[in-house]
Amino acid sequence: MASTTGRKQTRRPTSPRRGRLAQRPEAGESGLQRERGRIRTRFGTRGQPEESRAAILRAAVAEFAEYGIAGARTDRIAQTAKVNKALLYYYFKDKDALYEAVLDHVFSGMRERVLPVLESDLEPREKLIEYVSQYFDYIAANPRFPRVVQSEWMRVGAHASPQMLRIAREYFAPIYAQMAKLLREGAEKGQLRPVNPLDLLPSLVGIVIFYFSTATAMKALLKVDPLSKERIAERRKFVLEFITEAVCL
Amino acid sequence: MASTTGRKQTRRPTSPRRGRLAQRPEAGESGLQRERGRIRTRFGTRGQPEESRAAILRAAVAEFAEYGIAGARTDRIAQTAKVNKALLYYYFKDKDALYEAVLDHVFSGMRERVLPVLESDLEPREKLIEYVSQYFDYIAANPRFPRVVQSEWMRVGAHASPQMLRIAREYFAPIYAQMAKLLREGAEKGQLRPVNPLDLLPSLVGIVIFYFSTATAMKALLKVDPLSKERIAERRKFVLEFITEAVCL
DNA sequence: AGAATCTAACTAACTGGTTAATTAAGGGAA
DNA sequence: TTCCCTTAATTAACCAGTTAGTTAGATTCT
Repeated sequence: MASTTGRKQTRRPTSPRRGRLAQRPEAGESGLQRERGRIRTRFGTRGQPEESRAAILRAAVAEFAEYGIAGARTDRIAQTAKVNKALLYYYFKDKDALYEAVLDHVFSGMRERVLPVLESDLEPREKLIEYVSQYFDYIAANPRFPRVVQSEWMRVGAHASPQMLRIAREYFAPIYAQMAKLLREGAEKGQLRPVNPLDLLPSLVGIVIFYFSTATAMKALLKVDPLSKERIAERRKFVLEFITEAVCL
Repeated sequence: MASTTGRKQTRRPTSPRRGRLAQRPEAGESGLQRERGRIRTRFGTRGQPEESRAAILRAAVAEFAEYGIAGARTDRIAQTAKVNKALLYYYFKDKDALYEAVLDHVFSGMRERVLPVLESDLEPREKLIEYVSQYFDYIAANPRFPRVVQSEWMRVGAHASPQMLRIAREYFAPIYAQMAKLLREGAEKGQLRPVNPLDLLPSLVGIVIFYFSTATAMKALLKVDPLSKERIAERRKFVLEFITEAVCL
């Protein structure tokens, strides 16, 4: 029995089927499918191409977040997105390309949210706090993303893939550079304790991300809901104070 | 083959075989195999059962750390451990059981290292620092473990598995309880800022673990070796100072 | 008609797990 | 000592089920 990877997917080997070429949708449907109250075009429609693509991407985010790259199943993604599996391969080259798209979605959202702060002309201390705030809020608003991020970090084994290098160059490098500058200036102005960005950055990311990437586990294990509005507000307050105390003078 | 079950009659269809009862190893081999210079017993030997089991477990730790649960391949584990794949199933029920064994290995080591500190009669502030030190040193000495830990945390999706509940009960619960007590006392004695263990614990774990679980990626991306002796010493200093500043009064 | 969108059914390759055969060693009997 | 039987340890070959990806078309819009 396949335990971790296994999933049931009966291929209907026995069920009686109509002749292959004689299939037609039941009369009265005419390519439309009633679903959850609203009518949705189904066959060969040009109506919702973007909608389909977006649905696939959304489903893929959820799937990759839940099961990781190796654990993600394309069949399940298609099912969640309510499209045929072949449509995944119509819009995306392969599973890896789909994963890349998910990464871009997740990381570009983060960068857009966070980079403007780092490029602003706030004072180092305020800038750092604002950076953490924005980062936290982005993650809190998309609590599935940390699992994708974490998976991606962990994917790299021994040597980096070209895709990972691209991600690093496009998303992490600019943030790292800005952060290094921020810390240098903050230390010079006496606003921040002098720290190595190579130490601070992974610590910030770790603090913010770990809580969310393990949230489902915490929810299952404790009585508390780690993603409730109040809990998240409390967590936010803690994180900001924690970091302020740790690095601000 | 005269298999009584009738399952497989097509065993070794091509290779010419000696008569069943007359088979003996070639003269001069006598069950030993020369391999990379040293002689290693190979066939049906009762000599190294523990050695074999240990080799499998060691290989499994590396494999699960590198590829995660779903990505881990039993064939590769067997190959790394230099044993036949069937031997995995001789010593462990299935892939999941092997993974459980890996988890126990990793978490029990951590608990043994860390719980005595929490149960000692150090003052709250010193106890906290000592806890973090021990935790850090354990992880630094086993830099593969964070990836296993992280994978395990992320494995839980939506609802906890019975195995996860066991892990939580056996390893996390006692640590959490001690930590909660420590923080309460520390706050009462005015040694520590009053914080929720539900916030502090995942932050500590996140800070310590994230750096190591992403180390391979960092190594591939930057010029620095994040696991060099000097870098780890620097990191250790940073982490301890960071946490001291953040929660100690 | 033709292009864009979409699907049922299929397949090649892989992967976890099983099986029957095989080997070395220990113990007892002759 | 020699022979045989039992058992633990180990393996090559195999299989059933799963999964990423493909194919040959169907549908609808312009």
